[in-house]
Amino acid sequence: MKNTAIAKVFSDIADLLELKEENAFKIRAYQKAARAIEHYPKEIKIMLDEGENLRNISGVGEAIAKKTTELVTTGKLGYYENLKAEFPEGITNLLAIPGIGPKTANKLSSELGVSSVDALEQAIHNGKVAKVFRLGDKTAGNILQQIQALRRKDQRIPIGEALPIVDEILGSLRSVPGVRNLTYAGSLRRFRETLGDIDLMGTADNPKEVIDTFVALPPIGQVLAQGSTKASAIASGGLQVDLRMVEHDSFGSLLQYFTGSKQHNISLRERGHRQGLKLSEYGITDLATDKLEKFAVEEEFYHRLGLQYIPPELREAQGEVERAERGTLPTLVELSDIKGDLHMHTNWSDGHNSVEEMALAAKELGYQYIAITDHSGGRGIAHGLDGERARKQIGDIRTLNERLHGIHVFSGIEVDIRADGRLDLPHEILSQLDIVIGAVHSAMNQSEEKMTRRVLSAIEDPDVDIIAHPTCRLLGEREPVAIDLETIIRAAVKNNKVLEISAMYDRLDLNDIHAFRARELGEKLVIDTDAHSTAHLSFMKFGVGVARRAWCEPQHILNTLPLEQVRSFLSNG
DNA sequence: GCCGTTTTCGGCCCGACTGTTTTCAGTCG
Repeated sequence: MKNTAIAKVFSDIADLLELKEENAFKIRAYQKAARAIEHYPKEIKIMLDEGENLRNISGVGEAIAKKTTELVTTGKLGYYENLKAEFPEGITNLLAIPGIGPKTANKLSSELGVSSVDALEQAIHNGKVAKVFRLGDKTAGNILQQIQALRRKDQRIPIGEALPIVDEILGSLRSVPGVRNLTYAGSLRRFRETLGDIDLMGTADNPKEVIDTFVALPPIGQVLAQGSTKASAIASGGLQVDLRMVEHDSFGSLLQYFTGSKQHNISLRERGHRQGLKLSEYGITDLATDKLEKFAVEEEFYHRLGLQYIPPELREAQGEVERAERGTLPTLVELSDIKGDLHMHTNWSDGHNSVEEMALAAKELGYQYIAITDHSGGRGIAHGLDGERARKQIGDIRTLNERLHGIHVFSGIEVDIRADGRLDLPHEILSQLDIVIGAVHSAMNQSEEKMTRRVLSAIEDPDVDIIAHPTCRLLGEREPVAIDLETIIRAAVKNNKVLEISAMYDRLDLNDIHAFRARELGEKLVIDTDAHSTAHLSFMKFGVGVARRAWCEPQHILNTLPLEQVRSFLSNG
């Protein structure tokens, strides 16, 4: 049983306890444990196999550790089954409707016998909901709207689709006279892989002018609300964007507050509380004197608490507050540390540009090297290279390198790992290439055992240097394949092979949690774009975001090394 | 149910909004 599945059970338990109107802190404890388990880099199953104490996970105590063990070893949890039996099936679905909490859900269930979203919709139409005590016409109407919104609600939007829209909006707003400090907050600032909505914040001499400009921008469609300091609107792609203009002297604490995560802020406040400080979006209040201290700059907010500045990507309540307290936060890898891109395609296979165009575009980005890694022949559809064309390309690239200055092109291939684990090209070809990336592109519904064995055989092949997009997931389109990543990572470490973080924004594979675990186990990672055109080279920032969320420093990332060191790594590998 | 620079017991983040009711409960972020 995977951590995500375990987390789901505890989150369900929290919902059921809410309906039961149990002690609110007990509910929070289950929610907190669910979150901690969901984001924990090591699989619980492996912790149990290795005899590790589950209480090492912050938020997991004696009771939840015991329940987790029962759940993982037997596949079932008695406590959960009993709890579920106390309520009509489906009632927790009501809690998913914004505006409906446990009190309302219970009332609807006990007074109207409503326990499903469909039945609730029916009851609203019949006018029954509006007659329930402390509900009313307006509440009923709001619930109906939320149900309809939920039905047509798009999934969360990949960061790579949202960021260009946000950049366009911010660019336009920065040209309004008197604007200062305009930026994005929320999960976008933390560089999460998908976003529910966008929070923009800023200060300006004339906030209203900024708001008025905002709602009239081309990417903005429907305006949901507009005041003198705040506006909500729907931008292209169905993305909800909130803009909030605030007082200049509180910008730092407000940015901190709206960047989140919620759980990070709670950790900070709990800690502040122990120091006799009350934290809010307006600043820090000393409880002894009741005096509010405001913060124009976010860094100073953290320093006032006796903490190192915590980069947004780390603000997920994963121990970053404790590390900041001790002054031992990692020095995260930055986009400017990246010296090259080792995975891209050209018009030799399914890319749009020539080798030279890719090289010149990379040089423009300040890179020292790239690797051309077109597909191997097995992918008929991608016009992959057979042995003969691969040899021809090696020769062409050698000639090109003699002409190019300031950028080196490695010859490579993205070779298919076939269903049986064999590679798509023979050793005599692969051994002539500077770099060989192994990747799965077919037979993705294999069993976990088969898939793991398949990728392991590629890792153990001396010709292979890198394994690309190890879970094959496509955000919003394809679920990750079944594969035992712990085994894969350990084998990669042992064989001195590199695992890739694909910066292509619909992949981001390895994801942040997997990359975190890989780094912990001492695995070397590489961040590549898998570019199919020169424009895609700019996606590197999304991969860097994943690496930062995985607490990676430059030394964990192969392509932060200068050319000569990468060359020697590849020739030894 | 969790956790410890005041604590193995007694706390547990903070503020705002909305709709309802007539002083505030419920929900959200």
